[in-house]
Amino acid sequence: MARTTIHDIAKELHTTAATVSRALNDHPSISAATKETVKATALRLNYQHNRAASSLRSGKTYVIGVLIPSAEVSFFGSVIHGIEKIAKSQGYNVLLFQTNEQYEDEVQGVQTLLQSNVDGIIASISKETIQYDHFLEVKRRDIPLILFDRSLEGLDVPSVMINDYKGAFMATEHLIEQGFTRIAHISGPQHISIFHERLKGYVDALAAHGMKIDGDLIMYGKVTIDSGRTCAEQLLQLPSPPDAIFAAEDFTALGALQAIKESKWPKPGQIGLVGFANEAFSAYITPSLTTIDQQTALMGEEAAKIFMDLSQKGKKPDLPPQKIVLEPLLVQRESSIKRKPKKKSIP
Amino acid sequence: MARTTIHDIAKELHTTAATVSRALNDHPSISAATKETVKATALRLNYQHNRAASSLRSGKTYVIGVLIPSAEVSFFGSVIHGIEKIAKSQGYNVLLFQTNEQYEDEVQGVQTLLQSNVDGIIASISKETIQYDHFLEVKRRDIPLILFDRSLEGLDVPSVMINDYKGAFMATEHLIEQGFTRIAHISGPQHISIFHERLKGYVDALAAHGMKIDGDLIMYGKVTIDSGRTCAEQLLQLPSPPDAIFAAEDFTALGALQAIKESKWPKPGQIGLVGFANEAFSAYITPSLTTIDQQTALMGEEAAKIFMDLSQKGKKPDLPPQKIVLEPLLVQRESSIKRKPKKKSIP
DNA sequence: CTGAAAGCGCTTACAG
DNA sequence: CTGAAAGCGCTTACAG
Repeated sequence: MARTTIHDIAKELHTTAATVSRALNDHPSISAATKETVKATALRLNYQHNRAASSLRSGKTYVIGVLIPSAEVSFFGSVIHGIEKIAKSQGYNVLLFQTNEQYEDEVQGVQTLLQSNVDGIIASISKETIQYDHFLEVKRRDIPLILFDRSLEGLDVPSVMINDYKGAFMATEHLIEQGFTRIAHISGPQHISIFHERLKGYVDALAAHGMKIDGDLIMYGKVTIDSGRTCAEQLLQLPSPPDAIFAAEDFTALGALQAIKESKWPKPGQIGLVGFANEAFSAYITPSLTTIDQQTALMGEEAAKIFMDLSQKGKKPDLPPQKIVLEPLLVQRESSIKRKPKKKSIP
Repeated sequence: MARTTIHDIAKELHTTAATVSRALNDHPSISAATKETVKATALRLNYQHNRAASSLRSGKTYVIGVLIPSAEVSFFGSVIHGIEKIAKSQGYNVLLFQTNEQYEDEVQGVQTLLQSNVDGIIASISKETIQYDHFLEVKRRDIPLILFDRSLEGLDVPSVMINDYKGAFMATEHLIEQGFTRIAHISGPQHISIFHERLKGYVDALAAHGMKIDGDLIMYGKVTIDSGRTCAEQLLQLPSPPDAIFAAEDFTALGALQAIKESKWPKPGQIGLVGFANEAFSAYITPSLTTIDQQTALMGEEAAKIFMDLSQKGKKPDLPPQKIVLEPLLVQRESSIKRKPKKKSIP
């Protein structure tokens, strides 16, 4: 019933716990023969390494704390997936803490993870968070801290972001290449940097292709289905309406699609539409939505890899924190296909 | 730099670590005055409780191991959300391990969680798993094990499931109440119990309403979009086609919807459609899909609550393991609306 | 290549 | 109500 310890193994082999410990950890100064018998005996006695004891002594827990707003949001589920995958491959485990997008919970989360002696923390800050005092204790303890997707001004730590500017540029350019000539953009609140970046990408793509920027074609929405619908309705009622819409985000695009479907003109297929995020529904709506994929699982993997780097190097000469910027991916579907105008019988 | 320990606090207050430990843990035999000064000093010295040390001594880690196929699947993300929420409220944390639906990984996961001395394990077994030897060690160590969604024949442990039979019954009854009279069912592989249960619910609902069961109207699909499409195509080509379809799962329903849209008759809206699972896309397709919600977050919460019960009671007189069966929820949307036939001008 | 010994930071019966 | 002491199961400098 009682758990087997290294002492039990030592007793069995008439040796000491020190030797058993070294053998199990493949310490270089232990003979191959000893290692073999020790490991065989460990297996026979159904020995399980006790991590609590090990980490109390060594100071390492092989646990990465992951602090996210909510595991229920598919974006974060995907990132966790990537983190855990890499972590596991290096002998680490993932301890999860959800902040529910609340500052108070985030503060408590950092505390909890520190009490658990995590070897590092990978976090995406809550929407409420505007100051970072709670993260300073993490830095003070020299525990690697890596942020993903959402960063915090002033907190100088490694991070993994997606290139929003480029994603928007690609989305817009794709519509241009499809042959659309009046491309509108439904953006989001400009104080949120990702939406500002996406707007810039849109503007620059138009400019790069010698197209005029028309203020009438740029709407500022609220990142919801309803807002996307309202913005699109207004766009369609312009004296000179757009022939394509790039929405800053998939739910906005979905709303825009609803507006298009409800309008007399254009019909879906006569107006190009691109979203951003590659949400779970994007592939299945009608028409399926062309969008920008954010490589969410890869984001987690990269964050975990930065952690591995940091914890292996230990205290390297203070390099500036690594900032990884992931390439967005254009996912081409039906909503951005430009229908060739039917040949009119012109003599 | 070095972390504050209870010894530091003790030295500061000219008392002992034992007293400090007791004070911090609100031990009943410590005076209120002592508790107060100890806690104040702990705060002042920025003391952080060291869980590794605590659990090495006490045997409790306040960690629940969660073993799931993949955090990337939204169903599991939701369940984790529910588990972590309850866990946190009781001072527990969640250690995550993904099995990637593979037996080998699941075995390794159980090992890892045991090495981490988790106080309990909440798991959904991988699709590959057909035997449960790896879980026996968990039982042998008297660590609470709770399964959710997917159970394993013969492993007699507490579990949280959803009432698939009832969900299917509700879905079918809903179509009947809408006025549909020839209701087809696209099921899944019958060796998977959830699909078998859903088929039974369908059959019994028809019977309960005095409707005939027509073998032609029951298809056995493969739980994919394509399979749903193919099955629906065949149903629509019957000499006497159905006027409604209950699909055993949302992706199947989505495929069926595609088939309906591509057929000349019926148009969407002329044929009722209900799915099962309330996937992320279900609300956003056209028409929006009526479906059965599985209360995923609640499933996690209930599993966590069972754990709390088990770990508080300790070794109660051996009651049979608790089996919770959650009520499915009908989510009524557009796809099941029965259009009133337009009044023909009959003299 | 192996052993003896100390100690990581707590908790907890035992005494008083 | 508080203290002295042992010990949870490991790891690791130090010695040989």
